[in-house]
Amino acid sequence: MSKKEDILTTALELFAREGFSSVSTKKIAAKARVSEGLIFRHYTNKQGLLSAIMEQAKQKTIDLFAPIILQADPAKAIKMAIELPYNIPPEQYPFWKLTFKLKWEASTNIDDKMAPLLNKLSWAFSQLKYPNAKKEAEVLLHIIEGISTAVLRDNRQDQKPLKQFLFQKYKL
Amino acid sequence: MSKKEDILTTALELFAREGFSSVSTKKIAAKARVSEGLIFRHYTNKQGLLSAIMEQAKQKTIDLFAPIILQADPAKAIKMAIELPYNIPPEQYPFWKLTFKLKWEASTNIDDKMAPLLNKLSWAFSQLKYPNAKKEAEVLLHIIEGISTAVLRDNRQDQKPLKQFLFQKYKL
DNA sequence: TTAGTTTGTGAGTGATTACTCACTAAAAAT
DNA sequence: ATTTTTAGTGAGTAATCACTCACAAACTAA
Repeated sequence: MSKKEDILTTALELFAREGFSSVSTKKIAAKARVSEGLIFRHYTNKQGLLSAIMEQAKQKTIDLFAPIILQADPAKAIKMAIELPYNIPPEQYPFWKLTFKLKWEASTNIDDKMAPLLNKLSWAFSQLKYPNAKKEAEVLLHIIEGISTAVLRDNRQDQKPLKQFLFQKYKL
Repeated sequence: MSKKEDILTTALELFAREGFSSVSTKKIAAKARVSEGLIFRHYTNKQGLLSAIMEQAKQKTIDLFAPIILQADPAKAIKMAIELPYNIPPEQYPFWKLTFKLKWEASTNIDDKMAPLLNKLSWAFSQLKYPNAKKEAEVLLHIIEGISTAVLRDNRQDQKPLKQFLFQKYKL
C-alpha cells in the first residue's frame, strides 16, 4: 500500500472516530508514518483529504447497494435491504460511521447516497401492491438507518433480533 | 437575560450549527458580545460550557416527553410519540440538533435520554396486545428519530405526510 | 462609608493549528 | 546517460487555539 493510500485510510479512521475538525494533520501524519508535508502534496489541504475520502465512499456505496438494486424479486430486495446493516464489512465501518456522522455537517448530503436504495424499495413495495409504496419505503429506510446507527456506533449486536421481527412484519 | 445566559445560548447555537470543536471560544465571545475571559469565569473551560448545555438539555427532554409518559391511553401515547418530531418548538431546534449531533461523539449517550420514551411505547404496544411490544417500540423509535433528523437537519416539511401514513399504519 | 464578593475586561501566554518551502531521493521519460 | 517529473522530508511560519491573570467596575452586607 502506497503512502498516499496510508494517509487516506489513516485519516478516515481518525475522522470517523474523533471527527473531522478534532483531528490535526500532524496526528494523521504521525499515525500514517509519513511527513506532514506529504499530506498537502497529495491532497492540497485538509478539506481535500475529506473530499478524497468521500469520493471513495461514493463507489463503496454503489458496491454495497448493487446486489439489492439488481434484485428482480421485490420481496427479496426488501429482505436484502433489511439485512444491509448486518452485512456491512467490518473493515468498512469507519467509512459508514463517517458518512453517518457527516449527515450533520452542512456541506455533505447523505440523502443523495441513499436515493437509489429508496427508489428500489419504493418499486419493491409497489410491486407487492402496498397501497402507499413510497411512504412505506421512506419508513423502512428510516428503520434501516436507525439500526445501522446502533450497529456502527456501539457495535450493538442486540439489534440482530430486530431483523427477524422485521421479516415477520413485512411477511418475508 | 444575563451575560452568563447569553454565553450559553450563543454557544448552543454555534455548537449545533458548526460542531463543538469547530467553534472557538473567541467566536462565542464575539457573538455573545462578552469578553472571552468571562466564558472561563462562568464555565471553567470549553468542555464545561458543553456540560452546562447538556445539563439544560436533560430538563428539556423531560419536559418534552412528560405529556406522553403521563398519557394513560396507550393509543394516544403512541399517537403523541409519532407527533413528537413535528411538535418540537423551533426555538429548541438548536438543542435537539446538538443532541442528535452528539450521538456520534464517544462521550455522550442519547439512548439514556430516549429510554423513558422507549419504555412508554413498549408499555403502550403491550397494552394494545401487540405480540412483540418491545421490538415494535424499538422500530417505531427508529422511525421517530429518522423523521426528527430530517426535520431538524433540513427543516424538511415533506415529512409531514408521513404522520398520517403512520397513524393509518398503527390504526390510530 | 466601607469592606468583601461577584461580575466583567482585555492584554497576554505557551501550545497547537493548517500549511509552505527549500531541498533530497527515487522513478520515468528522453 | 541525462533530464524531467514525481514522491517525500522536516524545519519553519503566521494565525489561531484554549486559557490565565492583573485589574476595574458593580453590586451586597455590615
